[in-house]
Amino acid sequence: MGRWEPDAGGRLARAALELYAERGYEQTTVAEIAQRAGVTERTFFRHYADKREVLFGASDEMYEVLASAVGAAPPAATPLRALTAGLVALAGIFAEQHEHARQRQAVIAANASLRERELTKLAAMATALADALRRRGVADPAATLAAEAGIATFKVGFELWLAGPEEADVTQVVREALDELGGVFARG
Amino acid sequence: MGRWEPDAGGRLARAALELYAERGYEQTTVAEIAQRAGVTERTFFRHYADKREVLFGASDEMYEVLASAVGAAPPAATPLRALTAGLVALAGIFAEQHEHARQRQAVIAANASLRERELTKLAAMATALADALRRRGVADPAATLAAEAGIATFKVGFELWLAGPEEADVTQVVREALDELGGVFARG
DNA sequence: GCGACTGATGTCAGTCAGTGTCATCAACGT
DNA sequence: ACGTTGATGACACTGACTGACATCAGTCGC
Repeated sequence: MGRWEPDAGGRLARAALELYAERGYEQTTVAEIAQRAGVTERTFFRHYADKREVLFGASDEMYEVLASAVGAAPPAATPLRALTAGLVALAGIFAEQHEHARQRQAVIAANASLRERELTKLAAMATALADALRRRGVADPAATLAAEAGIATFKVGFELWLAGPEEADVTQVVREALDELGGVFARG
Repeated sequence: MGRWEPDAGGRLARAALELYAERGYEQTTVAEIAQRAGVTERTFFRHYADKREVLFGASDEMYEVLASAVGAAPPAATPLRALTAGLVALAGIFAEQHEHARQRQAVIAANASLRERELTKLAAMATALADALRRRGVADPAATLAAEAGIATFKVGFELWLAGPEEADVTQVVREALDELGGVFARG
């Protein structure tokens, strides 16, 4: 057994989400989060670069899921199909987590600087997606454009899913959003 | 004559860009910006909400140009054409400002929190664009999707323009980026 | 003219996010 | 035993940002 309770990072993340939801992001101090997690303020900053980052710990996993799904698409698949496979896999992470995702998103939506950080994470995902497409041989600027548009579409689809019933299939909602965007460009 | 030198906001904006370019965003304190502009630190925060915002003062004008150009497109124009008109008008703001835009973009690119703020501004532009499309009768989610994809495309086009020669036509580069994205979806 | 009012600024004290540095001490390997 | 490692605590410090109140040129009504 260690000298301290294990999983300080996890405890901090849970404490932060709770407090942000209870009293709001700005009304919560890092000292309070640390106290609820049973560590000092200094330890908070050893686990998370700043007060916002504590809500986005799972991002790295998401980049990997996205990139590997794009890479795993059949070699003959078109860029659009590979992109779709990636976004569907990404959406899969959230399946069965409708309620948790909704609470987290509500916290983020309630604060400008958290929304700002979320945009940064989405932009990083677009970069990861563009890289994965280039690895498949898609040239620029098509790769970058497709990635940016794809992530934007994911965002829209994800929000639709959150706003809808719990039974809805995230992956299906994302597929439909991509089809819809295809329609805008196909019909001119 | 007033009690103080006029245009404190403009002086602060110029001082900030200079200092951020000279020594970097993080190495510049608000007190230094205020001093160069001949005001106190408190006055800086009366003109700009935070240390980042001082670089983005022109954003409101951009939302208006974008929205009114979309609204001014012929009633019979397709959503894609109206969207294109809006983005081309937006790009027009930067014409003849290649060098200034490049310096500003270099400052932003050099710092994570400035990039973060820029993403927020782009997201606000996507919202303004989606609103303008809806006012033309474009339904959701197509309006939101087209707006998100359109702004993402603008971003890509704008960066291509900045990276290219000064003589290049911003509006033309943006048109080409939109065509390219159309190709991705048309060819599937 | 003159007093009330306005608006931009200065002054000052305070909170809190984030960082650098050194000390502590269980666990682990040798 | 003994040195090393790694996560944490303790503590001082900088700088972004806020709230409250004071100041005073210009303006307006009379």
